[in-house]
Amino acid sequence: MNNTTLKKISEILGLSISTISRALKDHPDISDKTKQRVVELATTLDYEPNANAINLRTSHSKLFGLIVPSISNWFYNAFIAAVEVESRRNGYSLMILQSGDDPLIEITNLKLCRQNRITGLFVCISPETTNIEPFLKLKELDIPVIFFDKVPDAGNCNKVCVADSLSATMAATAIVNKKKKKVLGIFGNTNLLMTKKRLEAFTETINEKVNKIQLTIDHATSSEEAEKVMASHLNKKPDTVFCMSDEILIGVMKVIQQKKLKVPEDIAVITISNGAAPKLYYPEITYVETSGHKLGMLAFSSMMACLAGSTFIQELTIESILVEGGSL
Amino acid sequence: MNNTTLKKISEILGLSISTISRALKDHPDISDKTKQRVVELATTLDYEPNANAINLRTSHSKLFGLIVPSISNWFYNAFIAAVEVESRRNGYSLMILQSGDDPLIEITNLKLCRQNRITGLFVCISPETTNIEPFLKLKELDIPVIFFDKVPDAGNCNKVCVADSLSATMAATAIVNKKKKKVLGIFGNTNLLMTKKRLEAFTETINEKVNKIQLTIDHATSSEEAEKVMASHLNKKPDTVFCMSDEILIGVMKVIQQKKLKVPEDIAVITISNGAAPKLYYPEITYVETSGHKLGMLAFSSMMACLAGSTFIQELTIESILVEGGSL
DNA sequence: AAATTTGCTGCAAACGTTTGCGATATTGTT
DNA sequence: AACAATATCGCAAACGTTTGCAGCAAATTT
Repeated sequence: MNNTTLKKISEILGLSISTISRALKDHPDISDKTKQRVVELATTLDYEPNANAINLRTSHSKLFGLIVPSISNWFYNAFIAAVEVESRRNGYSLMILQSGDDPLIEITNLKLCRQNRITGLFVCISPETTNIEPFLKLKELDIPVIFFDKVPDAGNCNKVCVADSLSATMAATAIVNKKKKKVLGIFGNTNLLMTKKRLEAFTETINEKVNKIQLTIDHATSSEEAEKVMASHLNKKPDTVFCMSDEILIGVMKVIQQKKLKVPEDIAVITISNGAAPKLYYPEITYVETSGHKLGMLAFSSMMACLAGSTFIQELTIESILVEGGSL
Repeated sequence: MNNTTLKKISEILGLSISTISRALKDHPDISDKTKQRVVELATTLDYEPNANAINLRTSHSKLFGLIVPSISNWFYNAFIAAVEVESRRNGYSLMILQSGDDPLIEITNLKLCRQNRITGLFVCISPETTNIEPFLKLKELDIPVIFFDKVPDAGNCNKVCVADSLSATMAATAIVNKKKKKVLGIFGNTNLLMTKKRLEAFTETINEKVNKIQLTIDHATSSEEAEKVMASHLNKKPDTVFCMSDEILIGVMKVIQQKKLKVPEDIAVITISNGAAPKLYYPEITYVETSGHKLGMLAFSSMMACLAGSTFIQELTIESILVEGGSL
């Protein structure tokens, strides 16, 4: 156990602990000569400040918490990657916890965050989470909470989201512009606010066209289900299929491959995605980008704003862009 | 700032701090009546023990570090997910850091881990990392280090890996059994030990057949490159393509889709994978499974063994299985 | 020469716990 | 009734820092 402490250095050098502490952080009170001696010995002894002691003394931990349903997901992945990089760049560490969409584990994770005295929390709640009191309680302790992606309905909290309505509208507009006539839209879990918003905006945009478009809506909560749903609608010969998410896209594309349908001649495809899945196919799938990376950056800057003292509650969204593949 | 401490509780109850501390952890010295009073007040005051103070006092942090090139990767994802769940289940937290394959960031991350006085480290080094001294130094401090996936050559450290040679052999054997004649094998970065092992085992198995199989080998370090490589070899009409990894598979499959080749009639496909990518296609791709999840579980149990006092240095591998899709 | 400033360093308390040991009161034993 | 054994609790030190304040010598000003 090599652990070097300020005390050990001070004893060797015949100086006081406080002098060592100050020398190491370039305090003006300490002479250059002393600083040099201290720094030198500290490096040869591999001194590493004890974060626990610092946190305890200063009562701020330079640690962010992040709670997410699952890290095995393209979108959350990009989000986490962005937050992780920015955190490190700003001198913070990140504690990542998975809830597995289980409200109980969510609470356990939250407790862990509190015990570690995090300075801020990023959280994406599970669909089953109804009581967000425990999260709001953090705010009372002056610990900023940034909800992302799946956010609660309540108004008194900071949220960053993708522009659900807008991105669905953009996809619908793209379909309209291509003069498609028979559209199949497959959406996700109807309990999710995200699904409701996307569904509403999508149907509205499609239906407001003068030359009526024939629109069929169905739902799937997994790629396997999407596969079945897609297969069941093929006899109606849709000329376009819209997928609300990567999961659905993957199911849909399996059917398309299976039936050897040509994209976009036999059937056009458009989706909303973070960008990875559409690039798996040929032709690449046209998609409305909802970037996990951008959302992560936004969440982080929102966090920093809170820490800088902004008490302004805001609900932010990232803009979407249409990325053209060859599938529409 | 609501923060309840043992001291606050002790003052309210007119007891000493140590009594509160002991009562809260069900110490036999404390009477049931007192315990009850303490626990009651603690819960109503939302008492959360300060992890920093505990770590400082006990000098063990219940915190694992995990350093990985990137979390945006199916395999590492599954690995991390497994370790994260197991950690929480055993009362540990996990600090996840990305190195971006940059040895400098790797060192920064390592320093962060040391400063946070982690109890153990899981690390997958970047291909450019030559000096593993800093990692081994942790071991001298009695902090177990488990190298996973991309591990150093040095012998004096704990490693958990996928069975590179075996999985490549299994894939090759599957190809041989199907009596394929013209095989294209696409492999990754030649600097990686993983690539060398897989390449060697694969070619050996293919070549030891009596009825000679015509084998072509090429390399690609990204899916884009794999796409080009695959396209450049099509004129030789291989009947089978073997992909060393998901990245390569994705590039290969794009070409196959583009050229409208039928799988497996026109060309058979087999890959080594964690399992997610092969399921994206129809027919699903036959693959030799190298499970990130299993590796994570193995790494974790190896870590727990080290913490339990095992000084036995071991180099473990997980077994692979062949998962049949319809592509071979 | 006395008074003031400046430059450098040390003292000691505090952050919130844990824990060995000693103190007191209660009970049981001879 | 004296003594031993138990049950219950408090004291105080320690973990490794940070930081306000005080101390003291040397340099500078009156």
